[in-house]
Amino acid sequence: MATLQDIARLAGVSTATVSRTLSNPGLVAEATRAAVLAAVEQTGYQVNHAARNLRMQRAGSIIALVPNLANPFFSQILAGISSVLTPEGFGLLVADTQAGPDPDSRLRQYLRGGVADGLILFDGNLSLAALDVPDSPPVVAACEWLGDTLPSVRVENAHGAELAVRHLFDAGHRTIGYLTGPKGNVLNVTRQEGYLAALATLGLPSNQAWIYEGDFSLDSGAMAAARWIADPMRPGAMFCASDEMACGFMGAIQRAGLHVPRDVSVIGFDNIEVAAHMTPTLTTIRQPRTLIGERAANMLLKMIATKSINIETEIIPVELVERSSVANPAHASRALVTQN
Amino acid sequence: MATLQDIARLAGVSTATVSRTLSNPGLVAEATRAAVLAAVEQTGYQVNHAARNLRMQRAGSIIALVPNLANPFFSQILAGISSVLTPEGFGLLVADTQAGPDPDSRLRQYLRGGVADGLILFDGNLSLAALDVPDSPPVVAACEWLGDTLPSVRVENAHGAELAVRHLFDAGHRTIGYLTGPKGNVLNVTRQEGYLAALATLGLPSNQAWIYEGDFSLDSGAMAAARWIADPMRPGAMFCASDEMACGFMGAIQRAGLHVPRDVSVIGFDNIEVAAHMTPTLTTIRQPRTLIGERAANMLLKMIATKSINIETEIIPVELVERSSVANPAHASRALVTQN
DNA sequence: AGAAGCGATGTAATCGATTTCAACGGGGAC
DNA sequence: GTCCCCGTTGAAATCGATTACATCGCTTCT
Repeated sequence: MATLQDIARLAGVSTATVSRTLSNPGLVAEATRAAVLAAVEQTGYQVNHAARNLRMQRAGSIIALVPNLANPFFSQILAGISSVLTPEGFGLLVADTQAGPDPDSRLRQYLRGGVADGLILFDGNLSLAALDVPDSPPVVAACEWLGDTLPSVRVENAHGAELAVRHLFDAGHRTIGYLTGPKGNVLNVTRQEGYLAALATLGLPSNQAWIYEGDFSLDSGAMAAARWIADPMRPGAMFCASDEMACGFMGAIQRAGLHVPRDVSVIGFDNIEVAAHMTPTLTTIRQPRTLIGERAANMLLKMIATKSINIETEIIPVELVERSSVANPAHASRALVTQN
Repeated sequence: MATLQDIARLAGVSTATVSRTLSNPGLVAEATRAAVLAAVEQTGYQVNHAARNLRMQRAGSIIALVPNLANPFFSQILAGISSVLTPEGFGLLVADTQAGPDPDSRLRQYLRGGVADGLILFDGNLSLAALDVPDSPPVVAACEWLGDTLPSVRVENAHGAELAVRHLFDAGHRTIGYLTGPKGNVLNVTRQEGYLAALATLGLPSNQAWIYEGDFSLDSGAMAAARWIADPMRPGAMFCASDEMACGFMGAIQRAGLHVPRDVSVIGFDNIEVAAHMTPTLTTIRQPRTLIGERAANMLLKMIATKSINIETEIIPVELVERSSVANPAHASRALVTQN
């Protein structure tokens, strides 16, 4: 491995000049710069990050803390983050908040340790108190958020819910249920508020019995389907707080011999990749995941560069993706009759 | 941020002693050790990784190079890697081979740069030549592999294919097709060999026309379905080289008004999470993804620790997961009759 | 008694890049 | 002609942890 010293010797200049050529080329004369760059080219020199980071008092990486690394939802977001970080010379460290025993203390450890120059937090369940660490690097919340003391990147959650409910309404539905995320989760709370607000503006009844509990997972969607089937007062359409739950819900409904959208219309949230390939294809609210990652990374880099903490909230638009899991209930009944 | 010096001063010893207490406690006397640890406790000291890495001539992280970070298949594997690396003080860097313009040169850059102490490669399409870099850190191939000059962790791909074909055979199928992965991909080649071998041992005909081209993606599965439908000589069962393709295939089949497994039995490979929630639920070959990640990480750590390159290949068993996308073709026809 | 051995600890060099400060040479202003 | 300034460059300090080597007491062996 060639070092700065080697380049300096080869180019007949001092290490200071080499360093300047690489990081602040405006300061060195044209001819010298050429000589240095030639030496760099010849040796295939690459900076030693450990040395640079030590000298510059930084860690050279940022951490993404996700609630569950095994959840495919995050992979695309990570790709977005990575694409912004890499050109800036930062590495992306990923860690799982659920992996260890005590998420809060692990978070605190990351903040204190100088392990990273910044942190992107995807888990809204951590305690705000854990963030209160002296000299902690900047933190950006993404997707989920904690209070309003942290800069964050999120999507139009309530608006997405309203889009979903209005779409079901436009299709002719008047009884619309909601399949929730984990109790207390900010995304879930906000989407549920959007759901209730939309019902209100549309003059539709809301009914506590139409709210089914879930936790965003496939399995919880399937379990909710069983409760839906057993419910004599069940709504004719379900807005699910995540696509995974919507998929689980539809799967279980159909395994029970019922049909989507004939017997129940379903709409999800996220637009995960399989949504377009389910039977029926899933109507949903699209979240631009790569964009979320990019924005969060950019926001964090800006905070690192300026050493300032401006608590801004970036809201990313969502949109309805119409597919075939929603139908007019009247038509559906007719179809039911002909089919039998 | 407290440094080693601070601890040394506080405990009334030298930095050498503090360092030893932390990394090799056996070398220091009981009493001194206690004093040092008390000082560490009091200040909340954490090592500066940049300094340690510089001194120890290592990067402190390993890179996972995946062909496509946005592919959910990898998230669980990354979780497995991460769980092994974190306790050992290594960070996990993730990078996407497809993100930039020239994957090979990016790979070479990672190897040369001292950016990482090791590399886990999930992309079998890179050229072996790109790996030939002086002083490159150890590399482990996982899932896919390149030639046999690299240690690797993989699953029983051919055996998985045989399990799949035999299962279809046992269900009564005699015409069994194969939906391929990308041409030239090692996983695809191996699974196809397993498929052909199984046909041969079962005394079944093989037919070039029954081999449909795909590339592991959902969309390619859907496109293959269109070709299958248009094919007068189509096989009665399809073994798909990936679950994503199987999902895409089933979805498109059913959107065309046909039914799985009534009109065609389908079996996938991977056991991705949604497989159990598709309509119908997807019979498939399970790959233990977390385990793959853990094994690859352990193998790499061993190589880093011993500085040796022993070219071992670890093969991880797969198993058939029976669900409901496979049916006896005779029964299926009967069901068809009753249903209409 | 003297040498040798051993456990515990300190001194100081070292990793490689960045950056402050000083120095140098030449051009323009007075 | 002298002075000053500016562009360019180099010498050397610095970041924080690790570790080879030296040192110092003591015990133990001959």
